[in-house]
Formats: sequence, C-alpha cells, structure tokens
Amino acid sequence: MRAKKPTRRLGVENSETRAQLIRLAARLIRDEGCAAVTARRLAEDLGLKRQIVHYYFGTIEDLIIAVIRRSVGKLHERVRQELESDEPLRVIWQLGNIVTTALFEFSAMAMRSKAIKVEMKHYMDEFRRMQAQAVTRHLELRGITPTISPLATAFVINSVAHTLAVEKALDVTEGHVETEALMED
Amino acid sequence: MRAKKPTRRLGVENSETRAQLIRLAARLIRDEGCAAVTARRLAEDLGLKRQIVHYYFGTIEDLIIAVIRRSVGKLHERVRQELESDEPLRVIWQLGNIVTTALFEFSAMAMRSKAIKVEMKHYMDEFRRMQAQAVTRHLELRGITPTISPLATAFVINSVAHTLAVEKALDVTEGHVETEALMED
DNA sequence: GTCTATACTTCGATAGAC
DNA sequence: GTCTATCGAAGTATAGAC
Repeated sequence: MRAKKPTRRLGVENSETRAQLIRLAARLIRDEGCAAVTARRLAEDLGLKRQIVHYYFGTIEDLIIAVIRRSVGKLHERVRQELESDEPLRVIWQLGNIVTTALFEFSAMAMRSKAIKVEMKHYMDEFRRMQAQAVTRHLELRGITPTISPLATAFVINSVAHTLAVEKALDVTEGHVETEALMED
Repeated sequence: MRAKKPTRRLGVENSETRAQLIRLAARLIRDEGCAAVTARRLAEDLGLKRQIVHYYFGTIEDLIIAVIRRSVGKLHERVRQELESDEPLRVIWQLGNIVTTALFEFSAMAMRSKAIKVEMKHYMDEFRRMQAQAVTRHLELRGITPTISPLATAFVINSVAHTLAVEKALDVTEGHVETEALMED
C-alpha cells in the first residue's frame, strides 16, 4: 500500500500531537466504536484541522495500527506484572472483562483489513501463550499435576469471560448468573 | 426515528425485489461485513438504481433489521429441528462454527444501534434457552443427573465454539488444537 | 415499481502556502 | 507543525415524473 511515491511529508514519531491523536483514537474506539475514528473527529476534538491526521499517519489504517500497538503493548506489560500474583487464574478471568470492547472493535477491523489482521494475530497468539503460562503457574503453586492442556484451559476461561462481556454490552444476560457461578470453581 | 412525516411511499412486504434485497444483504454481511451493505451496492448488484432501497426500507437500519429477522428466523427453525437428533450437544457445538461471521457482524452493529440491539437481545436470549434445553435432553437421553446448570453448559460450549470460529477468521490458531481436543469429552 | 434529479453530508487524500 | 484549498468518491435520503 505504502510504496508509491515517497514525496509525501510525514510527522516525526515522538511528536506530542501524534501521541494525543493515538490516545484519543484509542478512547473513541473503546467508547464509540471504530466508525467514530475519522480524521475530522480526531483533529477537531484536539482543536486542529483534519488534515493534521494525514500529516502524522498518511492513512487512517496506519493510525489504527499505531493504536493497536500502543493498546496491546500497555496490556502486555500489565498482564506480565499481574500474572505474578498468587491468583493468576483469577487475573486472566478478570482481564477478559476489562479490555473487551476495544478487542472486539479491533477484531471487527481485522476482519476487513489484511494489515490489521496480521497485527492482531501476532499479539493474540502471544497473549494466549502468556495466559497458558499463568495456568501452569497456578497449578504449580497448588501442587496440582495438570490433566488438561494449559493452552486449552486458558482458551476456555478467556473465551467465556470475553463472551460474557460482549453480551453484557448487548444487554443479553440469559444464563450469565449460572455461568459466572460455574466459573468460580 | 420513524414518526415524522407519513408522506413517504413504501413498498409492500411481499414484494419479490424486497426479498431479493434482503437475501443479498444477508450474503454481503456474511462475506464482506456490514460496511459492504450500502444502497448503491445492493441495488446495482440487482441491476437497479440505489433509490429503490429507500422505496422498500426507508432507512438502511430498517433493512438490517429485516435481514436479522430473516436470518435468525431461519436459524431458529433449523436449530429446532436438529436438536431432535440423538446428539444435541454436538449439534450446538457445530452450529457455533457455522453462523459465526454473520452473528459477529450483527453484534458489531448492535453495539452502535439501539434498535438493532433490542432486536438481537430478543433472539440471543431465546437461542440460549433452546441450547439449554438441548443440554437437558442430552443428559436425559443418557440418564445422567445434571451437576451443573444446563444454561451454563450451553453458554460455555457456544462461547468456545464461537470464539474458535472468530479467531480462525483472524488466522489466530494458538491453542485451538488443544481446545478442540478438550471439547470432545 | 422503478426511474431521474437533486440535496446535503462526510469521508480519505494530496499539494502547497505560511 | 499547522494551515488553506481542493479533489473525487461515496453515503443517506427526498420529491416527483413515468
């Protein structure tokens, strides 16, 4: 996509305005969905003109990818720290509830953009491996020999937490009480 | 939304063109995502002008809701039949893999539209109850006394099946083999 | 039932001035 | 670094002719 004419000017990576655009875009994706992320909306919320977005990012897709890198990078660091707690299983369970909205939107965008799909795949694979590691640690802490794959355990816990959160956002609650009770094993 | 001026003409419900528009929209949502559903695209694929869409539906949102009603209605009927098989658990497991893409897109739209959210909630609640019924029947067929809530069981199976399918669409496969093996219990 | 014509909005993007 | 100016494309929607 980005290999046509290098005549175009682009802002530097460590600009403050650039960072503000990324932060604002992340917030918009979380609160209003990816459709809210337009050059106009972003720039005017910062008191600037919409062309500034193309100065820093070239295309909107480039901006989205920058948002994903930042969001996932922050999450990654946070998970890494929290998994050192005494209850790593509970940590991955609660995490599934927190970042759901943004993750859902990222996934929706990845469905239709090859570049975003590649970006997301990389992080999701790694995230799952970290979760599996947490499961292993949980069992070791309690002296239990694992009977089922830690990867599968991580998958199921994360999947259920994620689905619960998405459905709550859609006001769907049928079976939630029962499922939440079940997961407290 | 729809209570301003009743001066506008609208096509009849049993029109063939109207049915074609709904079918085409359903296919577009499944194959290319909700962003592909525009009046222009729909009409021109049928060899008509884009204004025809507004003659039959007024707004695009009305069209989407018609698509949801039709899709879910068909699914509902299918599930009702298949759950009478000898392996109802396997049926709901496989079902999660099939309708995922459309369901994902509907959910994304529901996140940003009150009317669509209401429509989806209704069907998802009912769908879950049907699944729970399948779980109950599965256990009865085998003379097992349920130790965990059928609703929760249905939720977990459906959630994992759905997540697996979404991730496959995103080329994410970490832990899938392990999870699929686990679910074959 | 479908068309033409039209209005209005918003989008992404580029070139060049200051 | 941010602006003005401008482009072309696409979107939803309405009114009225045939």
